[in-house]
Amino acid sequence: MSERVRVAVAMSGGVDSSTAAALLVEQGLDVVGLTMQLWNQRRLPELSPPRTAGRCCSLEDVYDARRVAERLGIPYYVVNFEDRFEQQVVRPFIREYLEGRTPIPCTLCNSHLKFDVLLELARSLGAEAVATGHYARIRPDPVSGRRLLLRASQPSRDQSYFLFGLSQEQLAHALFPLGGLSKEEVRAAARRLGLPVAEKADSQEICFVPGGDYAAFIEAYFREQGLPSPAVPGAIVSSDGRLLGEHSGVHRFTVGQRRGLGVAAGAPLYVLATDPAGGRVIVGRDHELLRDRLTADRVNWIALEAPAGPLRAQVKIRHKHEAAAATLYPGEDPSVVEVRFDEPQRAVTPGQAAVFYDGEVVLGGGWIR
RNA sequence: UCCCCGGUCGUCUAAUGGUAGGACAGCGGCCUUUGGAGCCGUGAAUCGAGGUUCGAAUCCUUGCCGGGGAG
Repeated sequence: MSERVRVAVAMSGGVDSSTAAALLVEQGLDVVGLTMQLWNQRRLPELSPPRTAGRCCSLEDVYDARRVAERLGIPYYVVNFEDRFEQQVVRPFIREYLEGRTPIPCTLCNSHLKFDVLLELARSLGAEAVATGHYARIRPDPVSGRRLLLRASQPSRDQSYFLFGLSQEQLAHALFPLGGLSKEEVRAAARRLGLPVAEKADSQEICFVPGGDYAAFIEAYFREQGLPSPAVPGAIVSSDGRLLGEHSGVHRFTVGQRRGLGVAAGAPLYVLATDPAGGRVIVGRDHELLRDRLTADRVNWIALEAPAGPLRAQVKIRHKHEAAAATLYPGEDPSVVEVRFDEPQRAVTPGQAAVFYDGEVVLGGGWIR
């Protein structure tokens, strides 16, 4: 038997995870490539635009991942997690929208697939960890003995926001080989290592929603399941209750959204909230989106145990939000935290994550209530 | 029936005799491993018919439409 450390790499077929695998091979690790089959693209065929290939789950991407594995000379397997993905990611995603919230499928996928069942499978193959192409870093803290999650060294690529839900156990078995690199360095490494995907375009949007039209996806899913359409028309009202127009389904809107309202009011209008029970979308001016506090629940602490008292931090309320100075007030329930910002923030959105930082270090995070 | 007032991009609104402009909405693109946002670009109008004038959204006549008033 080999003495080498064995790791599994979650390979999506994109540049990042392919390069992560290649770098680990170069470092002399015993690498196994794994691709998760998450969604059958032949379902909901009415959604598939002929132009764009699907993302993480398309045959083309699996083919690319396999070519990379061949190039690297590593064992490679495709594992079918479609059922798990549908239960843990797709259905919650849809439910959230219908409840007037805005989900983050990537985070659910990280917590419930990549660093859960995939990690389990990897360990059963003798791997010590699952590596991914995420731009984030993990570092042990000699003082607390905890595994710290840190931002990527290139701030513009940082994906730590999507990883706030990982437990100590999960972090102990995760590896992010790209965390210290820039995108340019990753591309350069991919070229240097002769990876066939070196020039492949970055993936984007929700991986299981071809074309990015998530509302159409939800509607098609309902049709497939034989359920009544969620595209129920309703009123667009101002914050003071005036009727401004009509919309074709609350699930098409999210807090802070401007486009798609179809209401001309002289100044841009933004969604302030959705009211699924009343079928209403409430809209208002830009300044009406400002909030100076939020409540986060199901909080996961990473850098520390749940604190007993208030804590200063910078808080990110969406992936590309610049973390804003705030004070965290832990509730009686340790999984609930009230965040009070020094300055009001725009479009605090239920269902998104509030991730707490101390500089580069992710303290923890929760779900915006 | 009569008398006022008013009709300009999809919407709101400028131009009161001299290139029909803006905002919002729409559409397209960029950005982006969530949804939004943002940025860039873009099509789009003088209610109709006559007349005055070198020239009309603008002045005159008339029709149509909308609002208000008048036994």
